[in-house]
Amino acid sequence: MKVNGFGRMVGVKELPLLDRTDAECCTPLALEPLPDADAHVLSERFAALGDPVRLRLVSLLANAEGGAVCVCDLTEPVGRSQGTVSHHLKVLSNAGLVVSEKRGRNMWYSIVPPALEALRAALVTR
Amino acid sequence: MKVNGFGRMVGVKELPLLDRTDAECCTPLALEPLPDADAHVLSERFAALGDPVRLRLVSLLANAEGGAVCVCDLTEPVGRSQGTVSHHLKVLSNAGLVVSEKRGRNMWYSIVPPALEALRAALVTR
DNA sequence: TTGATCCATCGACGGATGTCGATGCGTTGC
DNA sequence: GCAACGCATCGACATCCGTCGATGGATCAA
Repeated sequence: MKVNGFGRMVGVKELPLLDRTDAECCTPLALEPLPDADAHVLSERFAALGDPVRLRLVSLLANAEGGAVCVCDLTEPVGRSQGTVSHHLKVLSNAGLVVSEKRGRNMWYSIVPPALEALRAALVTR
Repeated sequence: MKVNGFGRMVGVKELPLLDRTDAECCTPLALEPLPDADAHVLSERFAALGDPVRLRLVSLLANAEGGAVCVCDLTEPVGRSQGTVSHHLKVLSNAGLVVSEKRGRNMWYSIVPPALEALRAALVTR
């Protein structure tokens, strides 16, 4: 098992779902018939990216200086209300694609590179 | 509000419509802030993969002998009615992820590897 | 303490989505 | 020609989803 340098899984094993965000999550679609369990995990993550607003949020986080952005700096770029942005961030978070950290009265969000890598791995074709 | 799946507004290089399904579709999410046009194209494709039944269909096609499968051989593996399977295949087709070909009275579906590669390229992290 | 800021959550609403059975059209085989 | 087959499409229905404005708790500044 290999984790690229950004993984935050050093010694953290209490969250089974978090382990599923790692690169070895699921077998590639084209390698063998997709097991039903994998189909649900993968589809939830792809669905999380299946909205233009959430894609822009991921892009903004991925391009952020320092790798993190607070919610207050995300509403204007995507042109949605604060409540809506918060909802989308929750969807991404539930899918394991982003994580959040509280700093003072702000919440800072950042992407989880291994989770995106896991999706890349699933899309490998023969 | 639905943007034609293959429309791109930027006009520096005039590319045939079919090129939109190729690997150069969109800039990686992590390379620069995602343009709005790309966000719609990409989100449509990710959304197409955001359903467990469609993911299984893609996997079945990707693993098929000869690279293609007729609809009649897809309904049983995914456990859905023929009408529902046809609907899902249409979603995948609209997203450019699969193509179909008529042989006799059957329709044979196969994946479009460059389309999956385009999604992989968009997910590259820095 | 008081007021302002940040953000998750709630309630509501309209539109999209997944599903089925039924229908209709083209193709095949008898 | 006629019946069987294969598939797209339709109508209907329940559920999900994206969006907003409002609310309230937590935190910070004055």
